[in-house]
This record gives sequence, C-alpha cells and structure tokens, in this order.
Amino acid sequence: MDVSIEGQQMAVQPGASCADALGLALSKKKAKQVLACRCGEALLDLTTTVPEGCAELVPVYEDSDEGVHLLRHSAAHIMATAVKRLYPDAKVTIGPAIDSGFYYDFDYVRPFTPEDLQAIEAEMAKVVAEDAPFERSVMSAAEATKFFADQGETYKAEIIADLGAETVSIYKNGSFTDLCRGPHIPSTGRLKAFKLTSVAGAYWRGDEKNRMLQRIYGTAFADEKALKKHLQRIEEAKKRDHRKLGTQLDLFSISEEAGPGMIIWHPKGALVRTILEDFERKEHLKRGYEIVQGPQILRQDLWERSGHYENYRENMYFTQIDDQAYGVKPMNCLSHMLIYKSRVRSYRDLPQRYFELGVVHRHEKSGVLHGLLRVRQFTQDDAHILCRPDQLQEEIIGIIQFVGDVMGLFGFEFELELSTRPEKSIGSDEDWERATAALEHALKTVGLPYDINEGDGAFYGPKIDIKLRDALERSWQCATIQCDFTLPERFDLVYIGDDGERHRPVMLHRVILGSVERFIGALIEHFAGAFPTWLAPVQARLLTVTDAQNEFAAKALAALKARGIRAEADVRNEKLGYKVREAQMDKIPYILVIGDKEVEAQGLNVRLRTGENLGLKPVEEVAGLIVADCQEPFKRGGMSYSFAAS
RNA sequence: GCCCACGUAGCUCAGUAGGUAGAGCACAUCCUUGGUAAGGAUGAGGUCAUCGGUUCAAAUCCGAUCGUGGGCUCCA
Repeated sequence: MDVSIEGQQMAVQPGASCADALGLALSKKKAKQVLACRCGEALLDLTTTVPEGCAELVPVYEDSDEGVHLLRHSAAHIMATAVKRLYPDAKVTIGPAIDSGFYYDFDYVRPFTPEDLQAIEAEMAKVVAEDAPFERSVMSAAEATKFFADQGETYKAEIIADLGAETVSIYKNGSFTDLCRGPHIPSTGRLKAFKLTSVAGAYWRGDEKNRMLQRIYGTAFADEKALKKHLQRIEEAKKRDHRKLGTQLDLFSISEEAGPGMIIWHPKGALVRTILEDFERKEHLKRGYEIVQGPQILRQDLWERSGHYENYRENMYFTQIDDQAYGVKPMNCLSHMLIYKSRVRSYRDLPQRYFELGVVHRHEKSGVLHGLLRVRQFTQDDAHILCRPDQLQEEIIGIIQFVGDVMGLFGFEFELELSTRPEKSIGSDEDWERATAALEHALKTVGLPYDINEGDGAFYGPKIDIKLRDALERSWQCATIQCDFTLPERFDLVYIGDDGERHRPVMLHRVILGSVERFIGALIEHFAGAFPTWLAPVQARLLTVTDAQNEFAAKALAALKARGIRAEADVRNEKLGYKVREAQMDKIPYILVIGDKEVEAQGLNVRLRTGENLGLKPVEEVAGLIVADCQEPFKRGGMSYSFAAS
C-alpha cells in the first residue's frame, strides 16, 4: 500500500511496522529522533503495524511538543519502575504527563522524603541505562484485573473496572508492567534529560474523602540543554513573583500578627490600588453603571433567604449584635437586591446596573492562601445587572467587551471558559438553555475564542470565566459573568411590564478585575513590578549630581507636580550611579538627572527604566512626555483616563 | 482542611559533631560634592516563630501550636 511520509509516497509492505515504514523515507539520523508516529488522530508506537488504509504516517520527533509529551509520559513509567524496585510495597495508581512535566501517584506506608527522591532519580538513570524496550500487549479486562490484583495493585484493578472496556492495553518495560493506553517511546534509553522536582500529597481520584497518595513530580525534555533552559526559566519566573516584588517595591505586606490572608497595603501599593479603583469607578459611570455601597455585615436571616447560609456557610464569618445574628458579607449581591426592591421598577427603568467596589470576607482553607492571589479579605469590582429577558444578550455582550477593553489596556492575554449546567443545580431546563445560549451567543458575537467547561457552572446558573496566568504559569480566575435566576426569585424582584403586569427580571453577577488584590498580584507579575506609567506609584524621580543642583531640583519637582505627575527628588549626598541604581531597582519609569548642564539649560536629562537615555529636555517637555505616556494605553480601548493626585 | 518541606537582624542568607549568634544590603553618624546600576570609615540592630520537653548546656535533638512555601481539594 502507498503511504505518504513527509511528502514522499512510499510503498509499504502489508504487516510492516511503523518504524520500518518510516525507515523507508527518513534518513538514519532523522529516524533516530522519532519516538512514535501519528496516522490521522491516532498516535502509534513505532512497533505497531501500519494500520490498513493509512494514507499518511507522521513521525513524532522527540523535540516536538507531542514528542516531549510522550517522553514525559514514558518518564512517569520509568519513575514507577524505579519506585517499585526500591519500594516494592508501594502501589502504583496513575501517572500522566502534564504541561510542565509528569507525575506519578503512589500509595505507600510512609511519605517519600527528598532523599528518597534522589535515590529514585538515581534508580531511574539505571533503568534508562538498561534501555529496555516498551512492549505493548492487549489483555481481556478480566485477565488484566487478575494480573494486577495478583501483584497487589488494587488501584489498577479499580481503574480497569471503571473503564468498563472489554480489553485493555498494557505496557511492559523491563520488570515493570503498567496499565496504559500508550503510546510510548521505543525504549527506556530514549529518555535523555529528566529531573524529579517535588513530592506532594494528592487525594486518590482528586476526592478529599479518599486516601491521600504520595505524588512525585518530575519533568523531562528531549535533551539536557532544553531541561536546563526550563529550570532557568523557572528561576527567572520566581523573580517576578508578586510576593517577592511586593516586599522589594514596598507595596504590601502580610503580617502573622494581623492574621493570614489579610493584606496590609503600604503607601505605594495603596496608591496603585487607589488609581486602579478610581479608573474603574469612572469607567463604570461612563458605561451606564451606578455606584452603590452596602454594609459589611447583614443580618443572618437575609443570608438564609438568599441561600448563602445553606450553601456557603462554611466560608462565612458570623457575629452577634444585641442578640441578633449577623453574617459578614462574602458577596455583595444582597444589598444590591435590596436597592432594587426599595421601590417599584418599570420595564423602562431596566437595566439597572449597580456597581460596588465591595470588600468581602471569605473563610478560605488555610492551605490555599497565596500572597495576593488567594486571600481572606478582598475587594471585588462587583456589579449586578437586573434586566428584562430581552435585554440579557446585549448586557452580556457589553460585559465581555468591557472585559476585553480592560484586559487589552494591560496587554493581558486571557482564556475564556463557558461553564454549563452542573448535575446539582436549580432552575428549569428552559431557563438554563436560554441563559447558556445567551452567553454562548454573546461570546460568538464578540468573536473571542473560548472553551466549554461542561457541568462546571454555578448551581444557580451558567457562567463565563476569564482566567489569567501568573509568573509560574498557574492560572487564576479574574473576571466572571454569571446568570442567576434564583436570587430574583428568592427576593421576589419584579418590574411592571408594558402590559401592566408584574414580571421577573433576569440578573447577571459580574466582575471585571475580579478581586482588586488578585488582579494587582497578576499585574505585578505581568509587568515584573514595572507598572505602566499611569499606574506607577512614583512616575518620576529627580536625581541631583551634587547638592549644587538642589534648588533647581525643587523648582523642577514643583513644576512636574503642578502637572499632576507623581514625582519625587533624591537629593541625598550620594554618587549619581548609586542613585540611578536605586531608582532603576524601584522600577521608576522616568529617571531625571540634574547636573550643572541641566541647571544651566533649565532642563532635565531623561533616562527610562529600560536604560534608554533620551537626553536633555526642557522641564515642560518632560512633563508633556510623561503625561502623554499615561494616556497611551487607553487609546487601544477607545478609553481615556487621568488620575491626578495633586 | 490534607501531604511534604521550611521559619536565624527590616531584606537576602551563613551557622557543617548540642557549648549562650554571623555576612551582605538597608538604617544611623562622620569623611567624601562624585554625570547614568553600589565611594569609604564607624556604629546600632536578633528572647534564633511561639510554647513545652530531653540535656550540665538547645538556633541546633523531640513534641505541640502559629505562620510560610510547593502540591491536593476548593475558589475572585
């Protein structure tokens, strides 16, 4: 039969293996770099017979994304091989390749220590040196169950039972045999560069009711160079960590004395927040929202009525005032409901868009707290939109555009997810379908790509989530848009329609930044601490060469401040190089040097934090430069904004 | 909440056989007035997270608690 391989038509003998077939077309050198191959969607081992009717065989090279993925999957097997040799009583469970490497979960009587990891890594090197082939075979489910059960591998037996398939494939490399769909690299010797990175606990099947297993993480690459590069990249990313930069730039702190998950904003960080919030308030007003504000604690009865007491109690804080039970708000919706209810609403009044920078408290489990990204008290840029069903579509589109404009302002790339009805949910099928269709249609209208997260919606309605990634590629939810039928029902919200009858409005919960804390954390990492000029707590610092320029420095400083620029002067008795270094490390956008030449010319010597030097310019010109720089990012979204502290 | 690791000066970290603590930066004082990433000298600063135990003696060994980090579960 004729098979196309990298553009060449090859006559392949029936029954030939993929390796044989590829060998016809590829040079020896290239063939050596092939780990597996693909026929259509199917990934195949090189030992597999070329499937009948296969028109094209695509080699999977070790340095391709697919190849590295394969390498990592096989590395997981090799790790399990080593673990079983060193700790025969350990039971194997699952071990997939993941974005950054691979892991394997084991059930063992004691936790693995860092020393164990070293030993396992050394044993893996031996397994690799043995260069044993990965051999695939197929067994009936019953046979396989017995095979694994006989070895005490109860988890594998459980997995086979759950698969419900008649036959399963297994892979053997040397002494170790594992249940696996495959494919795998030809032999263990093909694993050239790997490293075990950490041990962690992980629940069997990700359920906290199950036994906790020992998960060993590792990573693998096509060669040592790529591995080294990866490890270096992680080191670099750690320098962008917002927790580190938060301390270095004196933005915020978290004090053990004050309590975990509570952010203490220092002057510079609080200023960044203030500017961001000021921008948001103005932008919301422009987009037809009204600013509202509710109390921090509300009576418990109200939380019972909303369903929060029943569904969200473990995350809430409660208190008692004059024998009355109160709940500290974990969400802002309740007072917004009450505002709507405070008078009769006409269909002409809708949509009502209530915006609140609301401070919420949530009792998060201690193990999940993470710098600014996961805290117990945070501020949401929250809004609730109450509208007629026929307005739903347009409102959702407006929100998605809002999110797009704001993310574009910061140059954030984000991922969109549409989450549909979960198993445990309330409301009619009709409502769910309509709301999901509205969300999906809106996504299509704005033309942004999105993933569907089947069954991951809130219990009261479907939602769109917007996720950003941190320096270490972990993804964090920021913006979210949620449809809700329950609250309008529970609070009996109505409007009078043009027919004079009472109708139920539809409600949207939405945040744009999500949490101000989390968003600033993401911003710090995104910009590596170098905030865009409009957000930078200090926009310009004047550096004098000697104290002979102090007088002019004061004059120039006043001139910049008069233009609303956040500037300060460094007139300390230090060398210029020292002051430049410090300003540079403080990531100040404009470093303005004043020596005798500048005094004489009544100008400033402009150095950017990139190291670029713009030379000597009149003070007014520099001010104009900085002011224009602040405007720049807003042009993209057709927005405008200015924050002037003075 | 669960698993593992960690907690020494404001920050970054030494402290390797248990014998009452060190460096660099930052800070203070003095000298130095020096053009684009660190000038010099001197000084101050720590109940070694907290509590308890073992020991003649604990930063060091053991336990508990609190906190942090990496994961799991959960979520803005």
